[in-house]
Amino acid sequence: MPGKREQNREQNRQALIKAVLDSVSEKGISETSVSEIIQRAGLSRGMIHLHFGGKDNLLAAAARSSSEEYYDGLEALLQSGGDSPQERVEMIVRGDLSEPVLNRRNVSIWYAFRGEARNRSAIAEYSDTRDDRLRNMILNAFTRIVREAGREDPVLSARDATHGTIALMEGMWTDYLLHPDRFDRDEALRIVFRFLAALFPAHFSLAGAVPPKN
Amino acid sequence: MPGKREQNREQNRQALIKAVLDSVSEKGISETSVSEIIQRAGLSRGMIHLHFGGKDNLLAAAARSSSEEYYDGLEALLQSGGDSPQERVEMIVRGDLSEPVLNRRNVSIWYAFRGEARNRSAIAEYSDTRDDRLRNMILNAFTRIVREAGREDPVLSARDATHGTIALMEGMWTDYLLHPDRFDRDEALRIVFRFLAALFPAHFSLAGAVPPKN
DNA sequence: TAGAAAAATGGACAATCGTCCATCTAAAGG
DNA sequence: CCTTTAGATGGACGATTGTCCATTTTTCTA
Repeated sequence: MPGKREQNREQNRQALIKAVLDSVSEKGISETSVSEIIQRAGLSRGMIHLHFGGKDNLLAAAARSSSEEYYDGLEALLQSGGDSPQERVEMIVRGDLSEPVLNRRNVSIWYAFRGEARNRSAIAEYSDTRDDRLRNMILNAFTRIVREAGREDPVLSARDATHGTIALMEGMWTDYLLHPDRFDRDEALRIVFRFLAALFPAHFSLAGAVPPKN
Repeated sequence: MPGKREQNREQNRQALIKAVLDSVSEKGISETSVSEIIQRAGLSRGMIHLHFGGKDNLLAAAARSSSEEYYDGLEALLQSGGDSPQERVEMIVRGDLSEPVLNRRNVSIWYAFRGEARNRSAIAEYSDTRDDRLRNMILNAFTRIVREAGREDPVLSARDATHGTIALMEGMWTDYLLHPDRFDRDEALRIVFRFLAALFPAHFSLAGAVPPKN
């Protein structure tokens, strides 16, 4: 077991990362200064240089942390889910649009980092990993769905279905970013599933995806 | 006609805005300083304060300018297009994903501003306008399409179709942002139209949207 | 063309930025 | 308990930030 030294060390590292994510979500990247970070973390000025070697590295670590949190949650969800490919797709979509994942804080953080990713290679790197993991999960499911559909000429290749589904979810995130107030989670879910139902009518039923209207 | 005074004045204002957009696309918002801007514009330091009253206002003006350019292009495209609603949707989609609109520079700028929009109200404002204009254009078209479909129980309401289509396009932009190298414009178009064809088979044919495969 | 007005200049300014290190504190090992 | 060593502190530092204005230059008007 780790001694108190190591324990404190890790605790402070995490406190710095959390402080960055809090600040980025509330004030944006441009206002996330060293002073802001250490004030939120309640630590001393030198800690950033000590633990991360500089502010940029800390930002990159925070971006990675946020990304990993997202994926760990999604994969945990998949563990508990059914085995059929349509169930897996459904769980991913539901998970991706669920409140613990898609919320103001996460959306703010995600888009703030993306906006700067182009120019901060350290941040940009994690982005690909994230993307590939999600893409593979969905691609595996759609590959089975397309195969089961068993037509000679499928409406859509598994690759295209994956690409489109991810784009659809990404677009919903953007919608949330731009209109957090009027965003309707059920509506977003309904739309994604209607699109999927139109593409694969045998696999995605509308009834399962849409709450009764009354 | 405007005198040389007014002419120079407007010319310098535009030079500043262009300098901001260039810098944002190349270096990101965080590196777009006053020094960087005036150096690119080849103007003196005081110009920003003189013409815009401060850096923040200039950034907001640049964001608005970029947004207006996007919409003007899209609406010009619509003027020249056919009258049928499916043609209008098709033109919007094609326009939104065309090289003059969806390119590295614009994507960089767009996402950079979005990442900071949450915390800069001046920038956030233009975002709603932009969105509403596009949404209404598409909604009008889908309303006619749904009506023409003439079923009692349409697969999708015009509102949902609009929401989904916009999300799909937004998602393609995100895809371009994250993978500018491997992004395939034709593939993106194909996917959007296959989704639309699945939803409204009578209105969107695959043949029209997909270049021959060989 | 002389005077008035507007536009443009570029440096001064305080404030803030991120980095780094001399110093102090506290846990670990003998 | 004493020594060692890693961790933590907070201020000093030069660089850079955005703002603002006294001054100069250019255009317009009378």
